[in-house]
Amino acid sequence: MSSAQHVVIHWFRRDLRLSDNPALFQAAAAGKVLPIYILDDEDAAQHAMGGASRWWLHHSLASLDRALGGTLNVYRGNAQAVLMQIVKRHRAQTVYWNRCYEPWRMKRDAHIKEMLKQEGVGAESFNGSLLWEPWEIRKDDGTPYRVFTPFYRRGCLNAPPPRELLPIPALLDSIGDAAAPGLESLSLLPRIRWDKQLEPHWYIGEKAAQDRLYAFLRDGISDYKQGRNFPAKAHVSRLSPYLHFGEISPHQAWYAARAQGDDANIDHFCSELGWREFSYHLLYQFPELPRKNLQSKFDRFPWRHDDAALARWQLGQTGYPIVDAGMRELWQTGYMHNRVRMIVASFLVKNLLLDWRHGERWFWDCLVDADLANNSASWQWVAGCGADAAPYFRIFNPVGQGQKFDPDGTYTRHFVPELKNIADKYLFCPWEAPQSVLADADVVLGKTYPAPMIDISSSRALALQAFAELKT
DNA sequence: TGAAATGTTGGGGCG
DNA sequence: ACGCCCCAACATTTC
Repeated sequence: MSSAQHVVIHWFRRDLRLSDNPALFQAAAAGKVLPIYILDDEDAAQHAMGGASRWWLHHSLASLDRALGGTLNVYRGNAQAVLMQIVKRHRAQTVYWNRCYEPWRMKRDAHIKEMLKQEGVGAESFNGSLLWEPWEIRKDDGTPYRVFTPFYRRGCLNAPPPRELLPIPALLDSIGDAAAPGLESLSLLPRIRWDKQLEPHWYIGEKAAQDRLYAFLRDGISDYKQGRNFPAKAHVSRLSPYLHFGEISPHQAWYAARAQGDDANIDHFCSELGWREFSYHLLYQFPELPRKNLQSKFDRFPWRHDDAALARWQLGQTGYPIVDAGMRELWQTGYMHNRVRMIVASFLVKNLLLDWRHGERWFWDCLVDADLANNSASWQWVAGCGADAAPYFRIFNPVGQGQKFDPDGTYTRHFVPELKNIADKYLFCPWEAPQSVLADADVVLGKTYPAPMIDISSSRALALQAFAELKT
């Protein structure tokens, strides 16, 4: 029997692409490929996918199915049970997949591999989504890095370079499974179609990811280092959702950027891919990162409990224009510019004194790029309880940040149109504007736009006091 | 990948 | 002309 007649399975997970896909590449060389996707996150306990992620996944799977000529087979349920049924039904010889790194998935995948072997079925796993495996990068003494710069410079950049890119398999003989229930059965789209507002902002799938990368390399990277701080400018890559779902690999982004030459902007972009590696490294080394303070002294931090305040933050009604702009960008588009993520996060944790987990949870539900490693590592970073965290005393001033990084107010006015006619001078602090200025701009504080929900300087002082008490 | 408080310096107004 | 003070502008430290 020739190998081309064997049925093998490629289990798509967070590698929703055909190019540079190590497991798919090997599967295609081994026989007829039954490509499958299993909606398995019912097993994820607290981190089942959020609404925005589910919406993205729906369209990403539809796109992948088209690329596979309609042969993508989609299931839902307990991954192990579903997989074993498929294996038996098709007498599959081997199952191929690219590794995932959520703690619950790693544990489960090890179990599945064991089970397949017991049944006499091959199981082959590959690295499809990280430049370096999280267990590869260690300090000389064998312990994990906890600071980004040495992790990246000494750890990553001195390790063997990321593997070379792989092409789309030349001969991909993919087959369907008549018993697969299909994409609609996953019910990934919400009943109330709030997702319609996300649609105009995104173009989803492998082709879209490639286009986004090359548009960024053409138009955005030249001034990346500075420009990435300005939310009104197109100097960030916006690759995060594509990277999360594996519509593009970090290897593709890394080598495409490196191929453009060698300057500070390109280095900086690569180091941002390095932050993604660092997050995965932390999640691997500290599996409780998503819910537990990495620095346990934060366990006794006196977080406030205030549902009304949390709701105002979530809905972009804090009365601080740059914060509200960011929160509304998130709600309307499923995305938020990185600079603004830091501003709104600092505001939640250090001015409202609300637990970072509330922010983590909201971002998890709303972001199309919601990623367990990046989201939890970044929230812990902002809160000051993480690895290589922002020091507790680093508190962003939302007025100054707005003036500095959105100087002409383009971004803020777009998402907070009720302030669009107010002069730049008062855009980020409308409560300081003379009554005549407010009247001319048709602004009535507390009516057309909220009055500031807290005082920035006294809340800052309160936070400093609370954080200082942790040290004792 | 901060901001505010505090310290230092030097130009210019003014008695 | 000189010393004194004020206060930007910048630097340092503190949170």
